[in-house]
Amino acid sequence: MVRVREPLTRTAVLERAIRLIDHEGPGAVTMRRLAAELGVEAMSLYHHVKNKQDILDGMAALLISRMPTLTSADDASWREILHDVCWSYRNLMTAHPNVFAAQGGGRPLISGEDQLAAQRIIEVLERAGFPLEIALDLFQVGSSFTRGFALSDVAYRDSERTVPDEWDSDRAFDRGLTAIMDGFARWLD
Amino acid sequence: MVRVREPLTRTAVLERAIRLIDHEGPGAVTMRRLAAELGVEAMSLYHHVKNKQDILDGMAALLISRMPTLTSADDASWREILHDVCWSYRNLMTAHPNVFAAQGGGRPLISGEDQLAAQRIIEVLERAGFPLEIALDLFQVGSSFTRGFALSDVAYRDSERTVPDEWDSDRAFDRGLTAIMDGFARWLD
DNA sequence: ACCTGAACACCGTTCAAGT
DNA sequence: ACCTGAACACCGTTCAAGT
Repeated sequence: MVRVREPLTRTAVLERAIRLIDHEGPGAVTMRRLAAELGVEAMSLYHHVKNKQDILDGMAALLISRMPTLTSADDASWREILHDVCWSYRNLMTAHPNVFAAQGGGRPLISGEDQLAAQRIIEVLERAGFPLEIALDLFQVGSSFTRGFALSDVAYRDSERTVPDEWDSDRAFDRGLTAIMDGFARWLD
Repeated sequence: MVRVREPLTRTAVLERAIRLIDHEGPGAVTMRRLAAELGVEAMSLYHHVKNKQDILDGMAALLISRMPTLTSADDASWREILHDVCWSYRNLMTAHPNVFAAQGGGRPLISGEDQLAAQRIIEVLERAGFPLEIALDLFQVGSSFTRGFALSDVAYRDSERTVPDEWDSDRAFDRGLTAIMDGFARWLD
């Protein structure tokens, strides 16, 4: 008997789940449907994944773990770096809105894989002259703002609600980010 | 035959749902369980509520509609007003984390009941001297920041992840809000 | 080790029927 | 008008059995 297909892996399950939720929405991600998509029975998934919640959390974790950690130039300022990271994160969330909405925005930003990335950003801020306490606040503020903004953004896009003509999310996001950095700059030595 | 209990109302259903999700978590809010809680059969709920999603959305909408719109003094500055509104919203979200997590942070902030409140804040900002475009951006930034911050906050609280000692969410939130207001102040005439 | 069939204890929702 | 019983088409998950 030849093995007719590669054995499943956790990553393969999560990748398929992401593709499914992206294309068909949260309702399509059921154990049975996802398994069928992988050419397997529902119960097989439990060998690679703890349960359904694990899939929901795992999708976002996988995407975040694949985000390039430092796209900025080597000699980039803290402002450039923070700007780039927040925009990367925003773009990721708007590219996969259902993935991030699926866990209710409820997952800690720093968890496991991305903890290292967080640490690196905080170090950048400290090296730039921010006291540790302020650097932590700025990190927390920046990430919460970015996440909250992306979530609201998608919610408006999906709702039938008409929005003022002057409304422009990209512009508002950039102004918000700039305002935050301007505001925190006063803590620099 | 005496009527033994008041007929149900949409509000009563939503209030009970809020109490249920607050005390027993999202898993407890099923049509059958909620109905039992109200001394009724599951199918009766459909006379007062469109479906389950309607309940999920309705809980948050009800809480928001009951938020006092202007707690600030009459002669309060735009900074005081924005500060108070954002803190009220933050406090509401942390008081009912499951309600707001249940809809994935995915509901537009301005919808129906709260649209008036939003309009009032934007007017405050315009009267203070912000051009309309900037006032809209500031509103969007402030509300997204507040929502995102509360969501992250609850996520950390619920996770077992240990967080740096210097981490203080209330302090960070207030600094973030101050930074945003400082940053936007440059657009004043 | 990895996959499966059958089963369990649930879901949300529809519909025709009751009062 | 409001409530219900029975039913439909699903769920996530466990478990013992297969290879």
